[in-house]
This record gives sequence, structure tokens and C-alpha cells, in this order.
Amino acid sequence: MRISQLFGKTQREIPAEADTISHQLLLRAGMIRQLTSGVYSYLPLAWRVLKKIENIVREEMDNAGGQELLLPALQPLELWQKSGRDLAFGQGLFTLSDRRDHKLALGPTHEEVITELVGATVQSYRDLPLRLYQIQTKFRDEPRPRGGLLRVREFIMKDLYSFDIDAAGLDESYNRMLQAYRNIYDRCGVPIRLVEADSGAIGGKDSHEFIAVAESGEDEVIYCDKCQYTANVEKAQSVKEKVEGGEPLPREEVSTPGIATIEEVSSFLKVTPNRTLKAVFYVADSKLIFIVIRGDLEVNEIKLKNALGSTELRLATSAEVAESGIIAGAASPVGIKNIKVIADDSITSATNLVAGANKPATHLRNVNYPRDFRTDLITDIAKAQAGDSCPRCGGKLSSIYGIEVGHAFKLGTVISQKLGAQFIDQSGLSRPIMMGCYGIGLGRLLAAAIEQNHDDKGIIWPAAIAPYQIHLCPLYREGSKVSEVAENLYTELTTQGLEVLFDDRQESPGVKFNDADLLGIPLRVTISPRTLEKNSIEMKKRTEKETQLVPLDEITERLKELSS
RNA sequence: CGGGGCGUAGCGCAGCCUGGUUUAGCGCGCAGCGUUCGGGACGCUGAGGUCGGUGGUUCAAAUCCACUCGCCCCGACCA
Repeated sequence: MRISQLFGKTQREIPAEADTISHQLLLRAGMIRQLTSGVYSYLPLAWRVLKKIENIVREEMDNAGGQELLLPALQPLELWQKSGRDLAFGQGLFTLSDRRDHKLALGPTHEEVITELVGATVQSYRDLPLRLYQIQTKFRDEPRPRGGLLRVREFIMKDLYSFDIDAAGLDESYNRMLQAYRNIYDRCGVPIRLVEADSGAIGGKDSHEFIAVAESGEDEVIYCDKCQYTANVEKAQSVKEKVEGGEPLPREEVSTPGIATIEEVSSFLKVTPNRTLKAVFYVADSKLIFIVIRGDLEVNEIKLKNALGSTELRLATSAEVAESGIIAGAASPVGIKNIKVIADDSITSATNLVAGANKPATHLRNVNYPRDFRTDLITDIAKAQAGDSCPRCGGKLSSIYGIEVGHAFKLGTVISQKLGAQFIDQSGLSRPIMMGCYGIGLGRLLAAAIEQNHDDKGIIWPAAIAPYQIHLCPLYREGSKVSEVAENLYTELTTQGLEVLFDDRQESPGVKFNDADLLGIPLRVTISPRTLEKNSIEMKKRTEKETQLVPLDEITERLKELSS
């Protein structure tokens, strides 16, 4: 491809919109352009990269026993109502009506469609297992698109769905996919961590995420320095240390004027935060919920949501709290009635705690559970934090951020049951099909590849997904043979089947080199009067600083070698 | 949806507070000509703007007011 004809221009300045690296570089390299929030056009360079990623994914899916197919993006809303996941997706579902006023959804994912299809097709255990996948555009009305391609509303995703007769079969499918995924990230030059995860709106039991470590990542990962334990904060557990508080003492009221937060309470009463009780208020499916947790801990909303089995959960507004007659800043579960109280199990690990007195400017000392208050549920709803102890080995937990570039779920039979996807087993009984699903966002993976492979000059494409392998960069000078040699070399290399991006523009060396660095093609080949004097061209890898001269008659061989 | 910010040429910005001297300006980019040519060269000439939209205030609005649309960032969601 000749740069003079390439659609898409490089830009020197960083667009103000972008503040993640991949977004900036994609824009500067002229690879993408935003149409509206969370919706992007892929210009030729980006599209080439995406197709490379897609092919890698396709190969690995095929190797893992997948069969590719294509499913409708336009899906009847009834199907979603049947599975009950219209509620789980809620606002995230793009919906529309046709001319007869039938409600449709733009597929945010395809479990329903594929399950309906497989249910209608599969009859016997002999038809299983099946692993079906599609690579296509999906739509989600994200609350907040961000970071360029990292989080968008219209995106190309590979989803594979596995159908097995039982849990053992699912395990096998699951493990094969995990391996296939490792291969994919490996080939794309994106190191990942396998992370235990919450299954979210998709539902199901076991779930793992593939996280590419990056500062711009939205996911926090808690991991153990000693053992293999690695989990998304949403799911991560940690050992809550016991706090020695001694034998329960009689409860006593103390006046605490102007004192509200845990920090204020603990410094005012001279107790450590882990000797206090924190009260937090949520609204779950329109009902106010009272949360109690030890003062040094934070509420993990995902855990809370799962514990409540609610579809909608948010912090209560101060007005809502006040309406229920609760005194903010001095609230406590002691004496609370008519409100559901959910407690983190940390409250059982300490005694003689400080809590609110449900009276203005008053707190209580020596509050003990269960002596002084009741709860409706006690479970783990605390957020694991770096510095906590590992739930598996007791080692120290640390935290990093990353981009979720893949997710695997053991769905089980939740959806197949709802949609009636069954098969006849060996004993002649009808049973729901055991399902798993495995997704990779291709555009996000592309962005993650940049997040992990760049320097201050630009992108450094891993060869397997680079839009071109060779950046041919002639430095023209009148009266020299540069042009002729470059043209010949371009023709020759292209004929040999090598992917060459040919900078045939009349630009100064600085412009050309900087663009080459920005575009990040693995190998730069410079031809100039200087190199021709030595009957050579110059080669430079994008990953290295050093250049080397290669004699003209060896070029083709060397380049074929290097870019194979 | 809550909080914050921003809409002026393809990109980055100034002008707005304190309406009129601006024919709306600067840099990059773009077009033409010439000189340059190993790390974003220079000169000259030139093209390009519904100042997000609507309504209002005013003799006069990019500038003030109201409404509205859009975009970005922080939180709840996810590949």
C-alpha cells in the first residue's frame, strides 16, 4: 500500500477527547474516527489489524472444536423476556419497534438466539457436544462509553457457546476454551492474567476473566503474592482479621457533637476504625436496605447485589435515608425496625464496637453482636483490599488494574431450561443442555494490544497483528536512484507476498520517520542516497534503536526471513 | 442517572468575564510556486467557519439570558 493513497492521515497533535494511550495513538495514526459516543469507524489500517486478530481468534476457535456461524443482530424482545434477561440487561439493551409495532432488540450477545437454534436442532445426546461461535457486531447501550475502543456501544465480538450433556462435558469445553484463549492472547502479543470473576448479567456459576494489565484498565484485580489466587475485586475474598475487643462490656452512650464519619468517630473516641461499625444505605429494587460492616472495610456492591438477589442496586440518597427516620452520621442497627438489615460477617469478628445511637450527635460504645442488634442476613459483602490476607494461603494480597479482554462463563442450564433447549440422554430422559459461553471483544483486544505495546513515539505492533510487516521508507533526493530502487523493491516484495506499507510521499525524513514510529510497523526499511552509496538499504526494527545496513542483493531474502 | 468540564475550520487552541474596531484570529494540517532533504524544514500566495442548535435581551450577540442538543472525564454496567 502506498501511503500517498492510503485513506487515513496521521496527526501530530493529540486530540483533546482522548486520554487513554490507545485512544490517542489510534486517533493520531488515523486508524479510527468517532461517529458518536461509543461508536467508531475503523479506517483501513485499523481494519487490517482487526482482521488479523479475527483470523487468529478464528483459527484457535476452530482448533478447539468450534464451528463458525452467523446469527441475527435483530432479535425479538420476547426471546429476552422468555429468558428473563431483558431485566438483567435493563437499559443496556438497545430496543426498537418494527412497522407492526413488534418490539425488537439489537443483540448485545447471542445466548438466547443460539439456545433457541440449538434447542430446535439438537435432539439426542448423540448430537452433543457442540461448540458454536460467531464473530459479529453486538450492541449495548453502555451507561458510559469510554477510552476510545476500550468501551463502546457497537463492537465486534467473538462469542463461542458450548453445549454439553453434563457438568463433566462442560468442564472439558471450558478448559479447552481457556487454553484456546491463552493461545490467542499469546499470539496477539497481549499478556494476560486469568482471573476469577463474578458472572454479572450473563449469569451462571464459574467464571473467569482474561485481564490485560494496563493503567487505563477499568478492572481491579486482587492477587496473592504467594499462591495463584487471582480474582476480580468484584468477587475477591480476603481474610478479615480478628479484632481483640475483650469480653462484652455494658453498652454506654457518648455524646459526639459534629462527628459523623468513621474517621471522625475513631479519632474523637480514640478507637481504631476496625473497632467501629459502619452503616451504609442502599436501595435495592426500590427498597431501602441497611448495611452494617466493620468500620475499616468497604462494601462490595457486587457481593451485596448477589446476596440480595436484586436486579437493581444503588446507594440511597440522603433524602431517602432521612425519610426512613434514620439519623445520618449516627445511624446504627441497634434498635432498628422495619428495615432490612444486611451485615458483613466482619461484625462477628470484633467485640465492644462503637456504633451510632440513632440519636443526633450520639454514639454507643461496647456494641456487640448478637447481643445488641439483629440482622436479616450475615454474609461476606466486604471489598477485598490490597494488604489483606489471602483466603487460600494467608499470603499478602496486592492489587493491579487491567482491561477485560475476554470472559468465560459456565452458564449451566439456566438459559437452556428457560428456553426449553433439551436433549434425550442415554437412558431416554429429556434433560436441559449444559451450556458455557466465551467472549472476546476484538476491538478492545486491539486497543489492549496498543496499551501494552507502545512507546512515547507511537505504536509497536506485535508482528502477528501488525497491519503491514514492512514500512518502506525512501528518502528521495533529486538526481539519486532512490525512487527507482524503492519502486523496484516495493514491486518485488509485494510480488513475493510480503505486506509492505510504502511511504512514497515527498516528505522530509523527519516526517517520514516519525510517522513510521507512530504507525508502528515491525520493520522499517530506509532507502536513501546515503545507503545507496554503499549499495545497501537500512533496516530497523520498531522494537530496537539500532539500524543495520543490508546489501541490495540480500534484501529480499533477509526481509522474507524476518517477516515470516 | 448523580457529580465535573467542554462545544469557535480536518486537529489543537485564543477571543467570551467587561457586547461594537474582528472582514472572527493563531498554530498544525490542506492547495499552488520556489528553496530544502537522515528525526515533525523555510519563504511567498491561497482555500477553508451556520462561533453546536433554537428562542430571547439589545441599535448591535461568538460574547449576555433561557431552553435544548452533543461530546469528554469521575461514579453505578461490561467483551
